[in-house]
Amino acid sequence: MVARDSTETRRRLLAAADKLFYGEGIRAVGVDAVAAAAGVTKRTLYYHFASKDHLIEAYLDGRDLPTLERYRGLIADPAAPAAQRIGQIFALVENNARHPDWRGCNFVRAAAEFAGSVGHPARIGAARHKKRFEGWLRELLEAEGVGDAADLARQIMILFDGAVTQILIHRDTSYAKAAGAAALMLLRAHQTEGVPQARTSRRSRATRTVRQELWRNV
Amino acid sequence: MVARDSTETRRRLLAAADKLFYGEGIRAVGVDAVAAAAGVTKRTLYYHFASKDHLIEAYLDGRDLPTLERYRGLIADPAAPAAQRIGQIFALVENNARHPDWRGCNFVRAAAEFAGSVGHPARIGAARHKKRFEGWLRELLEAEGVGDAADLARQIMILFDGAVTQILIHRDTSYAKAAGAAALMLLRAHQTEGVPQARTSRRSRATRTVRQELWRNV
DNA sequence: GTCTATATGCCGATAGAC
DNA sequence: GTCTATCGGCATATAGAC
Repeated sequence: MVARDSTETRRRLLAAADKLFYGEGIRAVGVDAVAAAAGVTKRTLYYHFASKDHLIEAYLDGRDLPTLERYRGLIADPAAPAAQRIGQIFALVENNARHPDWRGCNFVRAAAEFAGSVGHPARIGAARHKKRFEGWLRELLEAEGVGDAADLARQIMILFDGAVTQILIHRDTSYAKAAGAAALMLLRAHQTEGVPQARTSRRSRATRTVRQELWRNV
Repeated sequence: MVARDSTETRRRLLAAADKLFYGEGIRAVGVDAVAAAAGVTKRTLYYHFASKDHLIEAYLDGRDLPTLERYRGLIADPAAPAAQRIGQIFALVENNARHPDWRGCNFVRAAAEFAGSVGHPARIGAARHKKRFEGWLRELLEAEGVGDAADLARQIMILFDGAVTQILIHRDTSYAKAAGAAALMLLRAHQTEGVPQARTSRRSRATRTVRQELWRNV
């Protein structure tokens, strides 16, 4: 009853921030530009977000689960083997990176921009997302009965962000293939060592956010 | 005859830029701060560098070879096997990252900050350095007679930047161990497939720059 | 070569009207 | 809830003296 189309305005502000922050960098974009892109004035932006840092926080938070869900939902067949799932993760990276507007991983870039600001919301948001992503990888591998699932998940996480970084730097998507091949070699090595267990599977949850450019993240 | 202590002033400006850009980010630091840290006025900075972009370019260029030489010079014994060399690369990453002022890789962070600016000197400098680093890895592996040296070098490069990124995000140096272990597993896999060749070795060149904080890069 | 002083504009953030 | 108008500060870059 208190808000007219307040949530809609806020949504538009977030969408504008998302587009501009990802496209040009967080520090490179002023609050003026975000407000203008959302079709409101700066004062309205500051009504919805207490500061630019709060806007940054909301921007990264809005990307966290949708990005995860994008990868969670990769495989329609819940019985697909781990090797296939891992392969498709890196195939998705490669496809995303082919989009002309792709600019790497917003979490990594945010953490890089604010590397010098301890406790900054951008660093907290980035760390939370990456931890979630690594945790999802670990669960996936555990469900497949891979031995040392935590170790392998961490190594795949490293390959993942490493590939994204190299692709961004060289604008060469073939790094995704190299990383995917490495991940499969590591998976094979771990599977030889590990003890096979009963397999379980999980269902993905639907994302709670509005339409997003799904190619965008990593 | 034309310059009094011009080269010294320029050196101080570069040293100040290096410290500030790495510590707080390139866009986060203004030319005022760089000039002040170097003990000169802005006008003097603009006498030595045509623009901030030129200063950024010189900053990254000044880190390129010294960083490479730091890794080149890792192993005193030229007869050390590849596994030992690879292991020490990631051990160096871990040690560097333990320094309280460590902030990840300046090339990756520069590329991340200017991901939206096509053709920016920061992106060019980052790409050149990473290509050189990957090339050095390839030469190192070729000299050891590793089969598919180019492929493995690329995978180790991915693990390298991936680990640095994760360490920066989580402030957890153990990612270097995970990456090092993965690199050794991949090396072993490649060595089983590859055909052993006669070994050659190379000597490192001395760096041409002044004293630098060697822990700083990656 | 380095200085003082300044041009010009955008930065994040706020006051107060409606 | 959104507006107009504005604050003080800092951004990159430059003019001209010495």
